[in-house]
Amino acid sequence: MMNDRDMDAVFQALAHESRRRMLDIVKDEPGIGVGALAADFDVSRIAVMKHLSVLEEANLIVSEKHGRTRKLYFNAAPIQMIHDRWTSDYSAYWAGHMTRIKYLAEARHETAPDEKKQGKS
Amino acid sequence: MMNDRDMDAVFQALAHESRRRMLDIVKDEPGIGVGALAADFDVSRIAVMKHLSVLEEANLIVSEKHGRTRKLYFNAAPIQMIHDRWTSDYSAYWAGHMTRIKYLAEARHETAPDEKKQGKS
DNA sequence: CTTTTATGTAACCTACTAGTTACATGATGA
DNA sequence: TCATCATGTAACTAGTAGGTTACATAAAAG
Repeated sequence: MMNDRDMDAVFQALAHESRRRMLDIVKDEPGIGVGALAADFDVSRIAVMKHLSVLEEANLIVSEKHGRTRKLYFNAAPIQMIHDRWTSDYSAYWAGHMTRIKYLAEARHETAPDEKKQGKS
Repeated sequence: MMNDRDMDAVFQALAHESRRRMLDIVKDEPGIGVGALAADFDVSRIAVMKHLSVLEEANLIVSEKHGRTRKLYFNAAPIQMIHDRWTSDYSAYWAGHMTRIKYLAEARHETAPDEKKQGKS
């Protein structure tokens, strides 16, 4: 239902703090216009519109023209999908393997936790 | 525990299909070396190393030198954190509001679902 | 010691991102 | 109609991402 290209777009969109903040604002004020949204940011209205394009590309925001204003709405579907994929594919499995690895992340030890494969090249 | 800058790094890292694939491979073959990993990709070993830098920057991969090889390990902690944040902050709230909005995403209607605020600027 | 192998660093190129200013369009209100 | 206001488009710039080739280092094997 969600291919890799779509996932790229969603992660890409979420990778910038300002865009996450836009999502929060649109979520809190559904139907907000472009200009009103832009007023909350330091950058120009055009910059905000470009961010909006990225978010619409990722389908995280949908909009509809209403007179001379464009109303913005948040769409949680893509996040739900990634959330679901993480829950099923990633988190469940990975969480089980975390304890074996996490000490490495916290303070790089010298002893390898596992010597398995490593051939192949 | 995870600030916005860290989140940027994780989303940025996950935004590219090749890096997600690297994560999958390292997850399946813990302790794999850089060269062995690079052999699974079309691009050069140096390109793969740069991707690895991004993943280590995001703390999604940790590594340790072992002789002349560097062993790579997957670290699920950042994903767990985002997963938790989504579960608590985002998904729970957003999921409740999805039904009101989703028809807009599926087939742009002409009627606004909500006329609320929209003032502010 | 010399050669090979695994990894790392440097310098460079191209494409894309994120921002800008200036101008265009199109609906509203007087 | 005409001025105004909200939004959209065009063209440009600076910086970063993602890729390359060439060279450097350091451990293992002979």
